[in-house]
Amino acid sequence: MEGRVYPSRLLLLDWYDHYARELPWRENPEPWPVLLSEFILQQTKMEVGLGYWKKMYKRFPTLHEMSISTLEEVMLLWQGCGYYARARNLHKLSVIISSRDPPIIPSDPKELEKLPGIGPYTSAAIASISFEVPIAAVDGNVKRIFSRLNAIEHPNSTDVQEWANISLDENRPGDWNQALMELGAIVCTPRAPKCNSCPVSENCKARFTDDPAKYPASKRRSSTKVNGHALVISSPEGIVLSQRKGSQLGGLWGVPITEDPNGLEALCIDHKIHSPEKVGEIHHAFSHRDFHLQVWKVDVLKGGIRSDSVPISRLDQRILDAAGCGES
DNA sequence: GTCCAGCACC
DNA sequence: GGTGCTGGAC
Repeated sequence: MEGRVYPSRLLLLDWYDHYARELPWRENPEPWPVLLSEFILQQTKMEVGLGYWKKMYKRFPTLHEMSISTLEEVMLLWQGCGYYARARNLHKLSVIISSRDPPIIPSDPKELEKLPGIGPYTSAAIASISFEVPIAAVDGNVKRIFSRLNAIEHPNSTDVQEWANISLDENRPGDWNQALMELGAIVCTPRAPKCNSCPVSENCKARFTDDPAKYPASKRRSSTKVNGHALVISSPEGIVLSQRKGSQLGGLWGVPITEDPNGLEALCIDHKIHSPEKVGEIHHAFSHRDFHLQVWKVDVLKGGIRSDSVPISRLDQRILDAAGCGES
């Protein structure tokens, strides 16, 4: 990595000591609260994730507490946070660890990586933050910072990993990893980097280009449009919900949906109702699918369940809101 | 309204 | 290499 630009350890750690956000698991980085935070923050920004961390940690102050809880309860606390495989893996992990003797979270990155939901990034993050293991944790922030410091639009992951390994401060590996990520989260942000308040902008190559934000080049994902219908069947007892199967929103509960624009009639026949009233439209984008759903509602005399008794996704929450049934 | 970021797993 | 979900930035 001859000729590459590295962030100054002195400057970045000093900045981190001064400006890092105060987070509950940072005061005393015990393995369980740190692991919990890493699972939540895998695909969720801090402002949102912190709320989830607080209620999860309150309910599950130890890994053991989660292991003796049900997946259903974990899902209920996780609802709305997205990427529900994380919750399933977290619960599974807690059961695996508590069955061990001794029932403790391993400090060895290789051992951590064998656990469900823990990949190279999360393994390195937990090992360095909780156990001071000198290993570089490479996430999207680190990749972006590397890309900008060196003005490389398409960094390959091998180079980023090597750069992170070399730059790692082995005396404070946990703080170093967090300092890089913190910088990426609050200064070297994806859209509008705040170069003027960046502690390591002195020798940043992107800073002196027309548009620092163009590093790294973003990749687009194509998405397919899906036009369909959602059916809210409401009775005094509750809403008709069923547990979704398959990978998409699997395990969560939701209202009947068809992805066929002409499928409303079949949906009604399936559920033995007729003459639903159109109450709204929902636009909801998943990673590669753009849902446009007409929301229909019909009142029946009995059946259904209370929507606050089972975990549901944002999509279904918004469908229920559109139908005026969303006060859960 | 539209774009975009994000890590593990298949 | 494609897929999972959401909220916030624009």
